[in-house]
Amino acid sequence: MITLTERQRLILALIIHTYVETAQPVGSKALIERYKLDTSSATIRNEMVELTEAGFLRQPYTSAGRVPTEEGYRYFVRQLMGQTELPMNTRRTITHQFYQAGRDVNRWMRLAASVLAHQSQGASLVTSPRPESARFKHLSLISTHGRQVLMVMVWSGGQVRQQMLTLAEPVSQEQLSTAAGHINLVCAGLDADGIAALSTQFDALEQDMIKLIREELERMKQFVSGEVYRDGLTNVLAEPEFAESESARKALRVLEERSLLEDLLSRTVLTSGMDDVQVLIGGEGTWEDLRDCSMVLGRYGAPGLVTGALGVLGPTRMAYGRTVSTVRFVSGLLSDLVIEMLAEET
Amino acid sequence: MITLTERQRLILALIIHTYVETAQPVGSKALIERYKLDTSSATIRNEMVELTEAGFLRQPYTSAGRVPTEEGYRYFVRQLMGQTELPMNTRRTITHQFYQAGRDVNRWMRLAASVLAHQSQGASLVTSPRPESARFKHLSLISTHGRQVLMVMVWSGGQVRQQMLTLAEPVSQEQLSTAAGHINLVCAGLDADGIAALSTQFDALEQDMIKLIREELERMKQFVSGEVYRDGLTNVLAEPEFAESESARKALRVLEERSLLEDLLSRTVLTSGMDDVQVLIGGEGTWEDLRDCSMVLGRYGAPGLVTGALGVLGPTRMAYGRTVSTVRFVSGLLSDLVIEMLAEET
DNA sequence: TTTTAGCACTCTCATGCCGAGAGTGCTAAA
DNA sequence: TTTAGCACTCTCGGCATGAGAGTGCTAAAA
Repeated sequence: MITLTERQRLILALIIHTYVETAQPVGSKALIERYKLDTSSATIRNEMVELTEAGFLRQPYTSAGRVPTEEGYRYFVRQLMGQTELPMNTRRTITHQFYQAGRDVNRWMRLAASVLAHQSQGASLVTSPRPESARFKHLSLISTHGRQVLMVMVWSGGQVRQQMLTLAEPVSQEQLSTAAGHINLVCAGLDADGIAALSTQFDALEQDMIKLIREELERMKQFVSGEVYRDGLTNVLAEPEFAESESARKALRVLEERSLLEDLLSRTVLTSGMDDVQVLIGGEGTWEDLRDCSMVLGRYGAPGLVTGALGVLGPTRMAYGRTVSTVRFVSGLLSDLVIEMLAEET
Repeated sequence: MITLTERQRLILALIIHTYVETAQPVGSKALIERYKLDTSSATIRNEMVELTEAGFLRQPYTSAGRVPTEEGYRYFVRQLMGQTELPMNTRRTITHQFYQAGRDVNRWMRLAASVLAHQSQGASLVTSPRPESARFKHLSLISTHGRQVLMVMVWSGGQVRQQMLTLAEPVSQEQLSTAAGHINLVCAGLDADGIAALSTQFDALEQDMIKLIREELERMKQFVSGEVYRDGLTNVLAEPEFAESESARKALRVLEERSLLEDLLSRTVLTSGMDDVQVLIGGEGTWEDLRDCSMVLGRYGAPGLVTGALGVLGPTRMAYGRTVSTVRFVSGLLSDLVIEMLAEET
């Protein structure tokens, strides 16, 4: 790792700051004028040469201004950016909105996506909380018509899943309620293995339910099980680097196509801790479609119980400080809400 | 209304057909070559002049080929297009997919959005079915912790809504079940007014529930109450007319922003019958942001019970025949599914 | 040794010009 | 009514040109 002088670090930071705002290559003269530096442009130029040799800057063409490279952004994010926080009143407003949404997980997700998109001026995504070790909580069986039964399952993470099923023969609501009561009594708080261990205790009717419950459990184990909430997709179209839609299209497709998204999230977010926010710059050599994009990804939830992922997609030329602090703040907030909800339900 | 000769109608149709494929202004010579017409280019030119005067064609600039105007597309859609159907095997494949999705309304919506986007190569949207006259069906009350209660409501359209509430004082699961049982007995099959008329029959605890049930009813009355499912947003970015992202951005924002969408749907879809598909060309003078776009909108569901809307957004230069038949087919399919589901539940 | 002033050089971008090509409208003949 | 012929118009790509911004280098100053 090349070590930079203090002044070089400052210049790199200023160039990135300027470039993020203007989207134009930054020249030496423009830089001293903009920040009232008391060195000459020639000095800046000399430093720029070194930063270019170090791989942090590049020139779009000979004798144009400098543009940060991906490596430059990485250095910035790791070493220069520092920890910022959203302004107090912004934080308060957001928090307020969440608490006003009540206990509607659905609405939390939408709100989170909206806040992320709005604050970061990028495209956002939020996955609904997924139980890491789903435990069964409650079952309701509602007879609808003849052999049709509506099954409503409640899981420890607060998820409610419903399913229709057709029984072999008609069963009264009475019988259904008894069966549900029995299952609730025996299975409450158990996970997949626990339920499997008990399978002998049930009669034929109940076995049907148990089978469905276990199927549902399987389904919830997959990563992007629930919905993926998105917002602000059109924000990235506003960025000048996406003016010719081809690269924008590639990037947005990643968010749109489930399989791509799943790959992305499972390879990055899942391997990280709860409190650190990951910054993927320019696809990190792995995702060709994200060449001109960066993503800021985070995780939220209660570790070991329920977790979800959230993140922002924007151009490489992104206000990383603001975006990282937004993602961190929202993920913290969602974690608090989810944990609070879990605590109430224990 | 100007009446066109048969040959003029043919030429208009061919020009539209060609332009939809190539996205290039269509010249007289190119036209006879492409379709092996046995008239000379001069004749075609004469007809083109008339079509231009009638307002159905225009020239991007003097002595370029012709391009259909919005009026031209409208004439085409109304008078020339005719009714086409999707090929049999496509229909079968789609139907099969839907029936394989079981009774999961959520999955239907996602699938519908995906099919629409894929078949029409445009951006699609589908709103979940909304009860036109919501009738209460079933209530489950599940005690979670102390005064926290999870309320699960089932409505006549098959919608399941859950909500957390905090009671003034702790209540046992026993009591909750009794209350739910009572409410279920009395309110089953009633709509908002019916429930309101009964309000004296309930005790204090039950009153709380009733209040929430009625609030939920209110919420469901709003148009886009549930989720809006989208797909294929990146498809429209692939069209050449949206190469410079500004107009694409405007168009996609309409789909992204709830309020705009709501306006659009309530002004058009709601006023139409169940089986006809509406075609909005170039914003119809009302939606400035949709200047270069067309939308094909439809409605599905059981009239008077539950209905939803669905549609496709694409460039004005869109394959209307294919898109209209896709929208019509999917809306019919969803209607069948929804009606089937309702029948089972009666 | 570091910084700065000066200067020649390079490259983009906007502009204007030019010719090829596609397509038209018009006229007169079939 | 249709068609052949022809002059005309307009776009588009290529090319040259000049202004402007910014660089790298060198030599002097601090």
